[in-house]
Amino acid sequence: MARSKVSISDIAKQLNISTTTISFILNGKAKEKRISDKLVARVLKKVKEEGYIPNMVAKGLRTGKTNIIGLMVEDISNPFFASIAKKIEEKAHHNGYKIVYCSTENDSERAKEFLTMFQTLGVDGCIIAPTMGMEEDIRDLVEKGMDVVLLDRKFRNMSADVVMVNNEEGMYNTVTHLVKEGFKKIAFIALALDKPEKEDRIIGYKEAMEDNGLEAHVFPLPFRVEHSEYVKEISDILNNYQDFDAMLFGTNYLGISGLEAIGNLGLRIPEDLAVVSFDDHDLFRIYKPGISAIAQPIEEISQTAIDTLLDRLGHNDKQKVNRMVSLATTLILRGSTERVVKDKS
Amino acid sequence: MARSKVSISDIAKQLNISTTTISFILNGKAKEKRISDKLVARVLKKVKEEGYIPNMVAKGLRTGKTNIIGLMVEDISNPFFASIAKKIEEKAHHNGYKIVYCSTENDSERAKEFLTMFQTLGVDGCIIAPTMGMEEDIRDLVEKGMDVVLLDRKFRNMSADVVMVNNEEGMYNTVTHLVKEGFKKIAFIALALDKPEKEDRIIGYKEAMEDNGLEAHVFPLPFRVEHSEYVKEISDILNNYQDFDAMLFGTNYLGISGLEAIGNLGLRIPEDLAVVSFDDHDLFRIYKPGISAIAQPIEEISQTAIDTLLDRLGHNDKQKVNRMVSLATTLILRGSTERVVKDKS
DNA sequence: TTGAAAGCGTTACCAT
DNA sequence: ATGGTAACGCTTTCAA
Repeated sequence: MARSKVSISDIAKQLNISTTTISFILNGKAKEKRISDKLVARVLKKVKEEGYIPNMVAKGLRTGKTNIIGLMVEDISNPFFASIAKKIEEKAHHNGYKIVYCSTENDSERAKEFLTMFQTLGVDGCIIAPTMGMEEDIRDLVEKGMDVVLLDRKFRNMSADVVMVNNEEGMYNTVTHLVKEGFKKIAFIALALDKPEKEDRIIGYKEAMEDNGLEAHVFPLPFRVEHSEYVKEISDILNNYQDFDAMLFGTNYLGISGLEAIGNLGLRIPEDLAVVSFDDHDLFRIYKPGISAIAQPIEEISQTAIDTLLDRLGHNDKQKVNRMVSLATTLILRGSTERVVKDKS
Repeated sequence: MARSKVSISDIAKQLNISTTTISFILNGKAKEKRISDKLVARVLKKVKEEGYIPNMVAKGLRTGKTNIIGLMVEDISNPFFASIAKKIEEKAHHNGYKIVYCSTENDSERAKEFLTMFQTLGVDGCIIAPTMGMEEDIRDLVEKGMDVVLLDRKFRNMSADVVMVNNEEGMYNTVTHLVKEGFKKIAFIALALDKPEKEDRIIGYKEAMEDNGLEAHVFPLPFRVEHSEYVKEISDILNNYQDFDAMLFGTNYLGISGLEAIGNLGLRIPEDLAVVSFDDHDLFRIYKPGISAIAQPIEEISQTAIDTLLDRLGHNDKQKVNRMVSLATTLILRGSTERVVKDKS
């Protein structure tokens, strides 16, 4: 580490005063401790001259606060999480906090390692988009007193705040819209990390199909590292069941892989197949035709998550009841879901 | 901070041995210090039982190493940087390092703040994609002994390692290719943070145009926060100079804004206008037609940057001469640059 | 083969 | 209004 040569005691020596006084001044307690303005000025001047920079590590050891927040998401390179990360970092920085991040890759072993890392690093709190199999570990963490904000997944009886998106409703409304438009054979390519019957997006889809008297066609895909594998699987699905008139994708990367598969097969959107994807993406806006998307409110998710955490970190009010915020999705309609009456010829 | 209740001295007390011994054992010095296997086993067992987790803050204070690396990029939510961040984090984690990141937004004031943050946090080293106006501050940092790896921009006489991409050559080759294909009126929409005559991509473009006896048309745009502003500016350019047959974009987000502008104006790619963008992107691969791109080797950039830094952090060999790695770009040809002979009718 | 104690830079309690 | 000093949890030198 490039240790700044000058410490608080160097300044103290040079000015012939105590480190205590300097610490008070540097921490804005000069008034409270009734330190003379003259001395304050003298200290501040010296501090600037010497280019003194406080050592957060020492401070952290003494105070038990590192001003670091841990952020754990599925994949920091996914635009959805990257945008959230950026917003959270901005807000955190504005409040004097730094962010250390990690990508779980939906691997619970990795995730556990990171949880340990957060503890040994001494983060003040963390924001976690949990993967399957993390419930117990997160519970332990919370019981140790760590402030945790959960993204997108809640656990029963855990005293952590939660920021959710109403996935079920978002999906339900989307299917309803498609049905109104006249689509009937609607497939759902879903990312299923959990059991399908526990995945909200799948539940919403099935419910809507059922309520409309239609048959549900869910294709739950497990997590894949290589996107080319998704392309292949989706191509297979399209080849084996050629009579779908609409296809839903459960995440932005499934949607992207889907577009690639559809393009490769030479299918026209929306004439041959209507398309909607969860999570909006630059690509969906600019693609021709535009791809309708179920957009998550990234701004609000980030804002709520970091606000909730900072709030808790600020007032160490452990009594306060946990928040559980559920945000609505927005169905953005674009060309990919416009009903085109097929010419039967 | 959720402080883990159990410290090294708790274990020591319970086992009736000294903290020294435990420290040795935990740091793999048991053999070296010839501590009995029996004791080692006893300690390890206890440590596991008690769920002891070392406190990196205390460790950091004592050793002067935090095992934290600072990562500073223009915008962590840009897929280009997000991918780099992910790769770097992976590799760092594998070597016991954590990453704290920040987005400069091309704002040198923000950037300076972050540099200070890195110091007060005590990061062991950092990877920086510098913005204009940071040269002096980075130089100070390096002189204080911080290990710094620069991404994509070098400074004269600075003892920092540099990982560059050969922007000039990438651009030159692209223009050359377009000319060979028969394009003549080639415009370049460039992001110009520095003076245009110092931007490698602009230099490469101009040189190639000149070498082919063509007139250069550079439109240097300053950094904008809102992408809609780019769309507007690019639309204006397209409206005012309607005889371009090809358009180059200096970054992926300029390219995306460009596609939006082109789409809005109803121009056909590549019939009315060929398009190439710097930085590949999912969108460019999947768009119809595919958009040719000058791809930066993200994998190699990340790998080289983190390897270089870890190397330096490992062997504190300050004597070692600085590395300056320059990586080649790849021109990925897609439909957007296929020459279509226009029907004059 | 193991332990005592100093010290990393800061804060905060208790003095004065 | 200001200062002395213990303490935070760990590593490391020196001693035994």
